Amino acid sequence: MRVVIAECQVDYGGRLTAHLPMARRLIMVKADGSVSVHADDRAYKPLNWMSPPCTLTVLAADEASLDATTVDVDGRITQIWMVRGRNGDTLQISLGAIEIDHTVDLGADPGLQKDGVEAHLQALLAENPATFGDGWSVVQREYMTAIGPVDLLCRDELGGYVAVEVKRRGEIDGVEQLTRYLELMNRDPLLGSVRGVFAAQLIKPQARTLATDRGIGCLVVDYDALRGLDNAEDRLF
Amino acid sequence: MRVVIAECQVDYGGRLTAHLPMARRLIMVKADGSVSVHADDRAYKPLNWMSPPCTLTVLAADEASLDATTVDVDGRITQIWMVRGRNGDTLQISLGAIEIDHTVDLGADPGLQKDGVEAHLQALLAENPATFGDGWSVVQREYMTAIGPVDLLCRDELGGYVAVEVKRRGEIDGVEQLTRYLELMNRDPLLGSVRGVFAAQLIKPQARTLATDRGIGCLVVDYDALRGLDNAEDRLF
DNA sequence: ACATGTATGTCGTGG
DNA sequence: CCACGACGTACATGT
Repeated sequence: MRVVIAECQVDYGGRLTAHLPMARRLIMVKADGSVSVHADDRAYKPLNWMSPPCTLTVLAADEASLDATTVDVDGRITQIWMVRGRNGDTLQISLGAIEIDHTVDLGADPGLQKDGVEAHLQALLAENPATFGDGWSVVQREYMTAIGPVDLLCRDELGGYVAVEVKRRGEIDGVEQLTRYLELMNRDPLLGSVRGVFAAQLIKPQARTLATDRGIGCLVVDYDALRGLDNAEDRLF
Repeated sequence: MRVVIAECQVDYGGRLTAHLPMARRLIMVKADGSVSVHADDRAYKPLNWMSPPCTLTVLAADEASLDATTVDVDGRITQIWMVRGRNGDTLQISLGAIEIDHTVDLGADPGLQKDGVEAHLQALLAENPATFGDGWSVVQREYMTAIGPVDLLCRDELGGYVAVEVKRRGEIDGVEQLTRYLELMNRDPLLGSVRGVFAAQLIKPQARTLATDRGIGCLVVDYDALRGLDNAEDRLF
């Protein structure tokens, strides 16, 4: 990783065009090739960046064609970095005074362990189908359809198929998604009539309204309780 | 902005929980209060972060309760940073050997100028309704409905209302969105029957199919040509 | 390569 | 504060 703090002017051309006037900023060049330009705000987001794979070419200022568009304030340009992305995206960084230029090899990171994403919620529900109701069973996780995987395909206490969409936060998009699955699945004679259930840790009122309107059931899931249940089960064996 | 390169172990608790074993990383503390922990990959995304508003408290190692969970490899912990977010999110950074600790005041950034986002496409279409057809006019941009703003409300050559959804890239979501607006608007007696048009620089086949299925027109817009047209018009005056 | 779905998405805007 | 939509969304995954 290389960290540079320097005055710089940045011009991006790609899906959109963007321009940053000359100012002091932090530039991060990672081992993966990525380049990002940070100001002192915007939380973790850079002002401009280039994702890998990309190539960084450094030109001395006198090698580059310095025309009026390259310098927009008084100040000496010492280097021009030309970063080219895969789709012809370009990021041109014109460097002025450099305050820090430090390179350090961080090596590969041992990795990030996460717990609590949607996959875990889905797994917990798959292991505890009684959460939906007595006599429910899980037929398959990630049941594939032509337009994508249904999170859980279940059978209810009467043996009827139920497609379950799992979300951490239940919003309108999730209801639309489940609706598309249900439309498709209800055309499949092998499945017969398929109901829908929208399961989430939190269901927004508008999503609940839309779901109810379409005959889709809603289930608010308590992740911690479910995890506790799971741990309790583990302890029994 | 403060840039630290140091060995660190990180534990995040919030919407999910996450853990990073001890390793050398870059930690950025911005003037806005945000904290981010970067490895040498993942492009511009940090491994862990905290968005402002948040508070950073530094504890010397001996002040903190160092139990087995705080240290997972051999190595001295010199400082513990406790970052607390607004929703009770916590980011605990346990620092080992510190290689760099540099603070610099970057000041406010002069700002980022963008060109080519959806707003510009919408503005260009609003100024050139003939793009949709001869005799078309724009009634209003961002026409508000109960469920959100319709990008453009137009009248066609026969005076009929048309709701236009503008996207840079036309995908299935945009069609769903326009469909929701149309359902609502077609219940409004003041508007009468409202047609829909989906306008984008690129329309994905699946989105086109769904739109056509629902009687929604599709229009592929050439942004550069439209911008050229606009410039040409400017030149006439 | 394309389509689909997730994300600690983040970020602005309008009610 | 909530809801909704845009974002250079990025990113992983399955066809």
